[in-house]
Amino acid sequence: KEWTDANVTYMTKQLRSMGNAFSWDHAARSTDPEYFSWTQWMFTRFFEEGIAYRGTGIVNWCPGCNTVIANEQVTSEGCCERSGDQVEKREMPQWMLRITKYADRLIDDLDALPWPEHVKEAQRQWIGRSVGAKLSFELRFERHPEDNERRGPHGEKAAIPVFTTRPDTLFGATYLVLAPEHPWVTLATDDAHDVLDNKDEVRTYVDEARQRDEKERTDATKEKTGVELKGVKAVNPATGEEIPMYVADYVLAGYGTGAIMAVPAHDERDYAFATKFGLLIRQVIDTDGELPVTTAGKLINSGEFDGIASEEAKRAIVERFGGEPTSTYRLRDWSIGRQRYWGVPVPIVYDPEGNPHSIPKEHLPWTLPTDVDFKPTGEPPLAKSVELQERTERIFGPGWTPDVETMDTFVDSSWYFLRYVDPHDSDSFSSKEAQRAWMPVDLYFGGAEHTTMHLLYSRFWQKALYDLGLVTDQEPYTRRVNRGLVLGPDGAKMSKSKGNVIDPDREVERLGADAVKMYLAFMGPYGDGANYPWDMGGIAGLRRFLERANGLRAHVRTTVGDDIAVLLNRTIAKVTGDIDAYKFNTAISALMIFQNAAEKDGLTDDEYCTFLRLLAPFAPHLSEELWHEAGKTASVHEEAWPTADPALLEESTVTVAVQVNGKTRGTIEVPRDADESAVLNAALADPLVGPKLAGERKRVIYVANKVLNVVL
RNA sequence: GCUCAGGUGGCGAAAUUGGUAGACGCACUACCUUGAGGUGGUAGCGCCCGCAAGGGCAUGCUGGUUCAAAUCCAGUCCUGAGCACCA
Repeated sequence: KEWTDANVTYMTKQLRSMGNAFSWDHAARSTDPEYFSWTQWMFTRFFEEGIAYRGTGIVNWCPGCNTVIANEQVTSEGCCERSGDQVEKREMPQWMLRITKYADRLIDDLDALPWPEHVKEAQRQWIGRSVGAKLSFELRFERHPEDNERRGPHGEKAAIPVFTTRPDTLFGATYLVLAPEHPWVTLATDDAHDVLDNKDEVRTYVDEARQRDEKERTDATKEKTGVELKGVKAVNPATGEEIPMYVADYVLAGYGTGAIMAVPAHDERDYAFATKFGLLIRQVIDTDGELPVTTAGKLINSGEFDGIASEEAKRAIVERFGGEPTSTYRLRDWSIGRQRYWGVPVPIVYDPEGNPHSIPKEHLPWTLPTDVDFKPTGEPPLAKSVELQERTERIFGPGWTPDVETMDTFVDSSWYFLRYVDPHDSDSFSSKEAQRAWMPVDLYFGGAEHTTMHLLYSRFWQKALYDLGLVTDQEPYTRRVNRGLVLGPDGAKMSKSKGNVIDPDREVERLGADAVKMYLAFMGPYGDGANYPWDMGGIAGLRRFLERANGLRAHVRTTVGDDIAVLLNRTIAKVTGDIDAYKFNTAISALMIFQNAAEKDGLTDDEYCTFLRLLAPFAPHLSEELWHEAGKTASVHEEAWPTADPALLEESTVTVAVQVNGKTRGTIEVPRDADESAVLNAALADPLVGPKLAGERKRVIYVANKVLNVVL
């Protein structure tokens, strides 16, 4: 905490030195007990609602961090997003948040958000919704035919449910594949059951598959492997055929039902598998192309459904054969338990029978004990705390034990914006009045790396709170802009090892905060992951601009021409519009254009002061100083923003391009809003372009005040 | 492989209800100034031909629509990002 506080203090100082106008009294720190007691309280509410639960499953274990991490924190190479170590799969109990329950809303609510399309698309893909159906395949046992008619507790026959997005290809399903971890495989290979002819072979395959690491297993390019489950068949509900069953690791246990109906004619993976194992390939979608064909089409070899198009056939076949329309998701529940010391303790205690109970509000914050070694070893450090154990028994009674995990730090950051709007409330984490006044966040800047982590988590968190009636909005952020990085002068990402790190403090000291701030605004359009190298010359140019601004007062006159007034008004309009659109680079360029003209033609004292007001947001320090030198007493930053005079926005003459057959041949000056014939006459009379218009004019197009195109 | 974003001078970039491509800044060149070496002034600066006037070419590439295309359409290549045996 001391370390964190020192960093916060340092960064606060840096931000202040840049002249940024933040509301510092609205700050919140997730490490403050006052803050994290609310994090814990929300967790207990989620626990009571079943959103937070202790589940057992396959989790990602990072050997470098010695802790479990969430799916989102694993990179596409299967490495830890923090340490870069290869992640291992382990099966262990974990605290989870039921984010999958919100999958549909997290996707569907994106449509209405004015976010960049690529950010929304990345979230959609991460959630990975597939719309399809569940279909059931009954089993036939060759060793024990009497089992074929045996029914389960609900009168159902033994069957394997599969998920498919292509129920229209059901007639082409010529075998079934189960994942190695599929519960039925586990059942069929245990000692108590005798349904397989090749139990040992299947066991060996399953064991090998489990041992293979994730990366190797999910390599789509490797050759398919698998083993037939001999002695058992599945029945295709459409054809009534008995079809073979396989166990193969190209089917994933964690997706859909962990089992698939294989349609080799219309799925590349099934095709590869069927070819290797010599299985029946039956085409059921009409096509001229070579198999496998995965596109939709008209059905063939499908009995009564022949000739029907895929989309319609999907509905009809699902209905006819007792399927259940359903969606599955790539998204997994969010695993939040961490075997670390640093973090917010999970606010759960266990009674002597081992049942979890949430810690009541009056005992929050549930703080970290101080009597443990916090180096991560793999065992949760809190498990060794005598202090924590004693505290638990003192409050809840003998035999009670504390939960010993801490929460993922992404939990802390999932609701901080709600505290910003009401940082000192002690009755709630954020009052409804404050939320109604401030939420949702109008504009959220952040890094692209948060697209499938923080941004997804905090949207889920907001929706979960919304369902509990605790927040006013379903979405936390209105607009989103992904910021880019400032790169080193060599164009590479700044890093100490490359020696290309620019220290902002030193640049501020060398050239001034205003120059640094303006350079950052001027280097390019802000957002959408645009990265810019730090250009030493570039920032010098901004310094130059500011020095000239410093000397601009010398050009103040009592009488000046009209042109500068028009230019000033256009500048006001341009800067105002650009600020609204976050196009700071072109706003600054407009200021430069005005300054260049003012130095040349002079300007009035009024115009000078208006310019200072326009400059104020970009160069807060210099503009304030010049404002006072100009004899003003109040702060320039409290002045009203200038408004453009519409009467002075447009010059009395305009430059019109003269084109012949669409090619620009010159320009002429004409009065604004002159009519077409006047402009044409002016063009014909012009000594430079006039001769080029000689000949029969087939057509003349005049775009008011812009272009005169003559077709010869 | 799928999805998304993007390709404009030596560089960062402007410009889209289709209407003078390259504003503004950096770098560069020349001259001036100056006690000169990352912070003065003036001018030039997309490419090609030309002393110039002028002309030709030009917004990744190829076609198309149009009086007119960086902008719209089709195809294609390249770069970046995300996902990837997800049924």
